[in-house]
Amino acid sequence: MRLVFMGTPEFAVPTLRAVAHDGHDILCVFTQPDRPAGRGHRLTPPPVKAAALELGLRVEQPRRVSVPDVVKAIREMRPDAVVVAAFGQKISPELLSVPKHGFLNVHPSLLPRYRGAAPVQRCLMNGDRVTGVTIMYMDEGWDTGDIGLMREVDVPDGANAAELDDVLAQHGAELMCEFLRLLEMGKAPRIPQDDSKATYAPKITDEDLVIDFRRPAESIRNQIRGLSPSPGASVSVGEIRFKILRAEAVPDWSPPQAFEGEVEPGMLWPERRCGLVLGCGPDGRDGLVLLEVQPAAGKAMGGAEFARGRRLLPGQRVFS
RNA sequence: CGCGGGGUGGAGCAGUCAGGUAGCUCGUCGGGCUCAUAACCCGGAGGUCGCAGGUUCAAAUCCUGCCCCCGCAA
Repeated sequence: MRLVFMGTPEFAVPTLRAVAHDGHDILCVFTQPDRPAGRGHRLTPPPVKAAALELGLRVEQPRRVSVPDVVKAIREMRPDAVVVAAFGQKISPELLSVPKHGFLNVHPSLLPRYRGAAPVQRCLMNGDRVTGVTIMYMDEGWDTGDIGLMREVDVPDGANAAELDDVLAQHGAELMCEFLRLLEMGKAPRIPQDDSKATYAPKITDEDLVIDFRRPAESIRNQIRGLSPSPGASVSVGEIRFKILRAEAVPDWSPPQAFEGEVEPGMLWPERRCGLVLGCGPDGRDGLVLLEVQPAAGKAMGGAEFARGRRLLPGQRVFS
């Protein structure tokens, strides 16, 4: 098929590669402009641009695709469909009507659940065991279009947001290719979403990064892995701020009996056996072992190493 | 020229301001204790202090230049 591709981050790359590999004619790849990013604010191209250039495809980076000039240009390409994966721009109704088969979007959730910007993170933060990817006919709403294909995916045990994003990107790529084949055969399904079952996954804000140590360890663990590795939930102990990258609840944990003083939520306990435990729950006696942390100035390391080097005392308070 | 932190035995850190003996927790190796141990006791090995210059009687420490790593922000 004659296709136009739109996408920006890492999540979109597998779909671009898969569609190209399937022999479709990719007329042009649209992606966000290079932006100042990273340390030193150097101009950085989005991942999709790098992949597209590697595939020898034409790349365009307009600030907005819905302006008349760009719409006209796309119309003249006469695409059968536009494949969209995490593009990050709104598509005007006029542009949506250009391709015969419309705009086809890969969304990393089982729609109508988790419409919005951060479905992968939210699903992990909520502790879901099953998620998936959806191929959707885009309309003017936010992830509200008719569903083409959907695939359930088990959430890998212990996966963080980046890892799950990766897994879903692969499934999304396969599903998009499958859908394009169905489309060519005229057998593509199209089912409206049940809006009454819709849930939303708003983008992550600073408030989402605050850990309430009074919550159960399992719930905090889900929060941490949904936010890991980026932006990451950080806490401070003394002058030191560090991210918690990976943690697991330890059901049979209790604070050392030798400790004199009141046990509260948010206390850190260096443990010989498992490294470093954060006391959570209403009484601070629910154990969350910090498997991997990263101090603000350093590399990621085990909780035990951190505790060793920083000379943590049993029962030291941390703050979110 | 966005803001900031850091590079010290295998790991994580202290020491740098006020230059003068290479320190701590852990690991590792050997020995001991023990029914036993990831516990405890004793002993050992292991470091050009990121690199290159400079100042000095003397530099991990002060000065200059360079390399590498990371957090924020975007």
